[in-house]
Amino acid sequence: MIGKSLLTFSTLNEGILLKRYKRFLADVELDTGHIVTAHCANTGPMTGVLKPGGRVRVRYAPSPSRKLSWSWEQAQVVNQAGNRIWVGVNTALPNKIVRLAIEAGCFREALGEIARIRNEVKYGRTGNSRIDLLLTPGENNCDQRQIFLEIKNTTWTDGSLALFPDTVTERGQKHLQEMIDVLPNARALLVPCISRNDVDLFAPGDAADPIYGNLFRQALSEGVEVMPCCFGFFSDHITWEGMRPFRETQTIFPLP
DNA sequence: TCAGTCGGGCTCGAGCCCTA
DNA sequence: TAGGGCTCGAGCCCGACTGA
Repeated sequence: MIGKSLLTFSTLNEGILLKRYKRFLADVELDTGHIVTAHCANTGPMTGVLKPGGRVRVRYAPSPSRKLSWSWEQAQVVNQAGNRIWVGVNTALPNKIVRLAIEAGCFREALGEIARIRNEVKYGRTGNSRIDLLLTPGENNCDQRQIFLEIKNTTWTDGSLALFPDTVTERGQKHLQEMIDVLPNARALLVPCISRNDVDLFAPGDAADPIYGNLFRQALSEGVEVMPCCFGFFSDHITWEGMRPFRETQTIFPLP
């Protein structure tokens, strides 16, 4: 199963990132010499990934409904081991590839048989939040509770340790609280989608958002399950690289 | 000067409306 | 009643702008 291709697409175009601005826009000089403006779906700080002068991959997808014909999909980084690897930066992809991984059976051992998967189902105290995936167990699944699955795109690393979040995220805090709220009538599953294949471990990004870190540990103690999963990014496909263990804090020392 | 507010581009599922 | 088309809204959060 490791290395299985989950999603294939037309080969992406490569180039050099010139600058990112207005949060959603990035200027890229393609290898052909043309300079294009690409949409950047990732509105976060993209810590460790956003490097002008670095190599990036963009997708050409012209459409009457789009203002920009190009989308920024991947960025190349040099990790602490000195290896060049590609990182997925499109925040719209994790939901799609995690769903594909479930459908491909990558979560069967952890979740059992799944009969139905629904995207973006409203839930929460106000009914205004949406869970990324709502899973309905199959008839043969020994746990018949529905599974509320929240996906978090993770690109920030410290060595071989993947971290989320990389900035203060009130939405992320709210999501954790709402996942706690669905317990114990349903299962709550947090899936950090690690969009690079060079990490061994996941931890909450206490340095970036200590409140999130504390909520993460509270969620664990309340029964929220965490299953970090790792994906490999290539110029024309994305692969399943397996699940990763996690630890409860970013540092190995107790936080103040 | 600081704190608070809101706009910005794009995607995609839900829900509504219309037509056959 | 079913299916297709359309609209709406959440999500992502930084940075410019506004008001105190």
